[in-house]
Amino acid sequence: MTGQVRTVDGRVAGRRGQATRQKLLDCLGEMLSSSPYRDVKVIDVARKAGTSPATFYQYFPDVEGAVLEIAEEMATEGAQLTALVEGRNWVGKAGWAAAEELVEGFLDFWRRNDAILRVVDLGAAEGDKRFYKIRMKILNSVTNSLTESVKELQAKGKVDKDVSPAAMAGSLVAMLAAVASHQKGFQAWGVKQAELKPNLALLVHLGITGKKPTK
Amino acid sequence: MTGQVRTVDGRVAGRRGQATRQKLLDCLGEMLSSSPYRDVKVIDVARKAGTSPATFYQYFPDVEGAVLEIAEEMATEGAQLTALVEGRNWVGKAGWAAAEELVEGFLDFWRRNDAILRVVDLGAAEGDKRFYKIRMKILNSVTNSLTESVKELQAKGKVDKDVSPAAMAGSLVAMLAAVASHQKGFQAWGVKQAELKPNLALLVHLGITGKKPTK
DNA sequence: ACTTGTCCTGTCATGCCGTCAGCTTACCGA
DNA sequence: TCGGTAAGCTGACGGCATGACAGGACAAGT
Repeated sequence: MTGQVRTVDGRVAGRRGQATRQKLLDCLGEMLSSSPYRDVKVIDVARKAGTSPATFYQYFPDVEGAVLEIAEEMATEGAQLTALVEGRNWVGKAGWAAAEELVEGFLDFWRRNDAILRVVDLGAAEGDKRFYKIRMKILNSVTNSLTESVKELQAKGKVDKDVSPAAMAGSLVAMLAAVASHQKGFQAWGVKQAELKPNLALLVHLGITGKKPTK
Repeated sequence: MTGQVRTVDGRVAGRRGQATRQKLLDCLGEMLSSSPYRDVKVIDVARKAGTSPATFYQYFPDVEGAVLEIAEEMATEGAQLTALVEGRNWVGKAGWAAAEELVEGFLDFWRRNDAILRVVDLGAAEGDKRFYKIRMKILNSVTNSLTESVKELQAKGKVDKDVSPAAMAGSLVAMLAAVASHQKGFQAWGVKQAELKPNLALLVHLGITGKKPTK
């Protein structure tokens, strides 16, 4: 798909090179989960990977470039999130189940990738198009599916005409992403996971169908 | 309240010192809105303020320390957001107006302070308690007020018993904050501000009262 | 063993960080 | 008016990360 992996100076990377490259990415990923992005230094990543800073610069232009790589990989994996919405029935009990599973799956994905997602979020918020694109790639799949769902319900007259499907879907997805990235915050606050999820599901259901769920 | 302003080495700052200090804070604030947090260097801030790096370190332990200062100030100002919720009536047309004004005020505050809020968000997400506390301070005022509103409605039997007021309020506020910090993103996406706000207001209304608004 | 192309590292110039000693400036009491 | 004292500022320095390069190590094929 991506063709050959290349070094910064244009050579094609062989088996050994790719292994080193991957190791650097892995170590960077670990470092991001244990220390603030701002404080991640090339020299630390290199040391952790048992190599030298110069090697790092052979494969990546800078730390940001490497982060983008990791993020891209995650985004590809994250496209599966569509499955949480596509082909779902939002009426009756099935609707409530759909909402619950969407929340569950989304929070889980976020928890698994929180370190990278944080950095992506910051980059996107700061206006960096590359990060923004990646964020889109992840959220788009879910948002587009949700948008479609709302449109369908609207066509059937089950949702008010003055609801903008895209804005509604986008807001709900943004909410899920926000809550997901502050999960620990909610906990420390006294809101338990167990209460949080049903509430999010309720909001999702209300937003999409405009009605209270039948459980 | 905070007593005297002190330099890092313990001296009390006089009029001139405080002016310099403030100038450094102002310049830092500007730089944060024009370039990524990661790239803000002490030397640039100092140059911009017409002083030397050493002076910066006289007033702040590091860049983060100075950012915390700015954020603290903003948080104090942000406590006014409570006014958007407190003493509001969530029934009938008044309820819709309350939701609209909450959304409006919230987005506006976020837009005015987006550069700092981005950094605060990142710090909080990375687990830094000092940033987390500041974020709380801003969101808490709104969240607590909203929580109370939900509790009241619940007491009157107008909201389902199985809704957790805190979780609901927290989720809604998180949504508002998330959408606010990606306002530009929504725009670039094809969702206009004009559609976004009513939808957010609708979600807020639905979440708090459990019912569609009467406009 | 020799060649070829990949892979890694020692080294170096550059630039920012964070600290200190010491100079300048403002204020105040005699 | 004149020191004295504390506040305010900066030049300079060791230390470290960055990013570039050239050359050595290594694997694979001949």
